[in-house]
Amino acid sequence: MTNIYEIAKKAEVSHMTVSRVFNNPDLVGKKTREKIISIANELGYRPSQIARSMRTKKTNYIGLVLPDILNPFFPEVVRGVDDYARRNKYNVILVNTDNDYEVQTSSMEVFINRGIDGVILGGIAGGKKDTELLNKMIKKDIPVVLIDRFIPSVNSSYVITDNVKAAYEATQYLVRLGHRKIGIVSSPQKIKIFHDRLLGYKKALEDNDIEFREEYVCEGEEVVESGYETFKKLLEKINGFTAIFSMSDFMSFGIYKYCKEKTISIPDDISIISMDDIFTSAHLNPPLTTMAQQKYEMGYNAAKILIDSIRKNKLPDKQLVLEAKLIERESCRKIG
Amino acid sequence: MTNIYEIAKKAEVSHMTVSRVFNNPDLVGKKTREKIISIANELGYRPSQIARSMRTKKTNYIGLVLPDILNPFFPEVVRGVDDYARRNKYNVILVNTDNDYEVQTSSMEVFINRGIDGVILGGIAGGKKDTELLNKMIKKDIPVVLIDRFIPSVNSSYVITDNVKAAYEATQYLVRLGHRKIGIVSSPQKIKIFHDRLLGYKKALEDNDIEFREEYVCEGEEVVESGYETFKKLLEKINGFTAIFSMSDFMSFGIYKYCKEKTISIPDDISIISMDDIFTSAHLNPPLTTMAQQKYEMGYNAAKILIDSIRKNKLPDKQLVLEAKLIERESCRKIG
DNA sequence: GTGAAAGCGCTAACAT
DNA sequence: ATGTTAGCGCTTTCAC
Repeated sequence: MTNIYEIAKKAEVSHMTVSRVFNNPDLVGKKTREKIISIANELGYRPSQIARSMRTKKTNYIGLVLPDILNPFFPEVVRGVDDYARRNKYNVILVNTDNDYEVQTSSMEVFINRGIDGVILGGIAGGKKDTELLNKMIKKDIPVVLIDRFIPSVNSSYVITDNVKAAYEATQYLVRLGHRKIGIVSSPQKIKIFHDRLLGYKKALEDNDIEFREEYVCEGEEVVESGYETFKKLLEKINGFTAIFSMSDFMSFGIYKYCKEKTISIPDDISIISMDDIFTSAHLNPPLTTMAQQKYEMGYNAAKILIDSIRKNKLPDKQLVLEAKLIERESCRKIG
Repeated sequence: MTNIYEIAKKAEVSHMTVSRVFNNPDLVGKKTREKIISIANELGYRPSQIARSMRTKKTNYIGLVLPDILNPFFPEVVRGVDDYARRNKYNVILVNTDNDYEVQTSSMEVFINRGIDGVILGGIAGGKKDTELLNKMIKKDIPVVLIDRFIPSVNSSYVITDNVKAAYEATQYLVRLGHRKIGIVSSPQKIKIFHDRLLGYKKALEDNDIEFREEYVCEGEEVVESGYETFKKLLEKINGFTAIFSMSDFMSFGIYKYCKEKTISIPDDISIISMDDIFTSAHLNPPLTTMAQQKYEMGYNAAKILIDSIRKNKLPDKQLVLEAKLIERESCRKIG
């Protein structure tokens, strides 16, 4: 590997002049500069980012920790993060935790050892350990931006969707279509954003003088199989729902599966609305009506906030709330 | 940031003894070792991976370059790569090229500057520029393992599916169901693996004494919209296909969309088989019959081959061919 | 506009 | 079992 000394020798200047050509070209005379550039090209010189990091304490790496890359929600987020990062000369270190808390924690350790400049953290659940981890990162002055989820008790930066509003609008939509008996296939309520979705649902019922009933809510995990099971349980408990608000498209896939098995027709027998608008929701039969989250923007803006804060050398504090948008397809029908 | 000198001072040993504790603990006396570890913990010491890389010329980073992270084929690959890498103390730098050749090339430059240990490269198309890029990497002694696709003229390491065989089996399956007029919705034939799929199809026809007809093949890009368009073109050209072999599930989604619009019933009017078995193919209506590729294994093994070769300090040369497996669902029916 | 010296934190190589 | 020396390739600082 050729280095600045080798070039310096050939160009008969000091290595510092070579260094300047690549960092502050204006400080070097035109002639010298051109000579050095020409020699550098000739020798195929490439500055060592490692040596640079060693001195500057900046690596131009950011970490991206995701709970489940198989959920089509996240690839779009990845795309947004990667696009912004690459255009700004940062690279993304991806870690998929598969919802394993151990992996999440140890990744942070690794990131610190690697001198990473900042972290985008998705899928934080909000338990005691999560809170501790987040506080620890803040205390160590490592910039963290949360995406998709956040922890109310920790004053961190995040990019999320307005979940209360999205759930409110989804429920309003169903009510407008004449539905009053609306079941909920819920993701874990201990996670704040899913709790917010329940809040939005409740508020919509209230505004329409419909009584909220605890037994209309059934809770599961945010995976396809659990959508199936949770929906099944809900139907076994209560009869005669005309509509369901599912908290994520991923779970709705399970609902569709169950309906197919039991020849329950969507939307003739039951209307379904959910949230996310992940890829292929449009390709279900019938195409799924859902509150689309701005996934690409979520990733893109998280990267922007993070990198801006790194450049300013201070912890990020921006909290961005994106709007969800109703995508009306064919899984809901008017009744009554 | 505390370093080995600080610890050495406190422990009244040389910095080398501290270094040894973290690299060759056996070479250090038990008592000294324990003392050093205790002080290190107390001070919250973490070895700087950057300084380490500076000396050893190893970063423990591998690059993963993918053409389209939105295609659900790739998240599974990512998961495989990430799992193997993490367990072996490597981290993955992800780049999504969106099929932009410029991004692919410049990523390699960045990787080289960053002193990355090796690269897993997906979605290489096989054109002149791709060939040059690959040869350049090999010449620079940077280990590269290709996944999903390969270039026959370059003697590189890769992990792919046996595409000839998979297409052969898919076609055989259709023939066994009584189909003889089988159309092809093809991905770009200039890419070797898709050409191989055509070869498999042809071979199956030949073995069953069915004449191959050029006009039964229609070519598009590997995205949903193109699946729609290509299928449409194919039907406009030729009438009366009883079955279609689609070269990827992604394109099949487009076929389903077209069929829905034109109320063509799958499998009553036409049978569809394809390749990949991406997530949600099982959730289409009817569930898609397809040749499942071993996506996780592809990623996992590519990472294994790459990291093995890095550790042995030689370029990877292993070429692994995985089998596809028929997943019989409901998009094909028996006729005649 | 250019250069000399020092040092980032670590490990390889060679001592003892 | 432990220590000494040198140096990885770069940038910061200060000097001219």
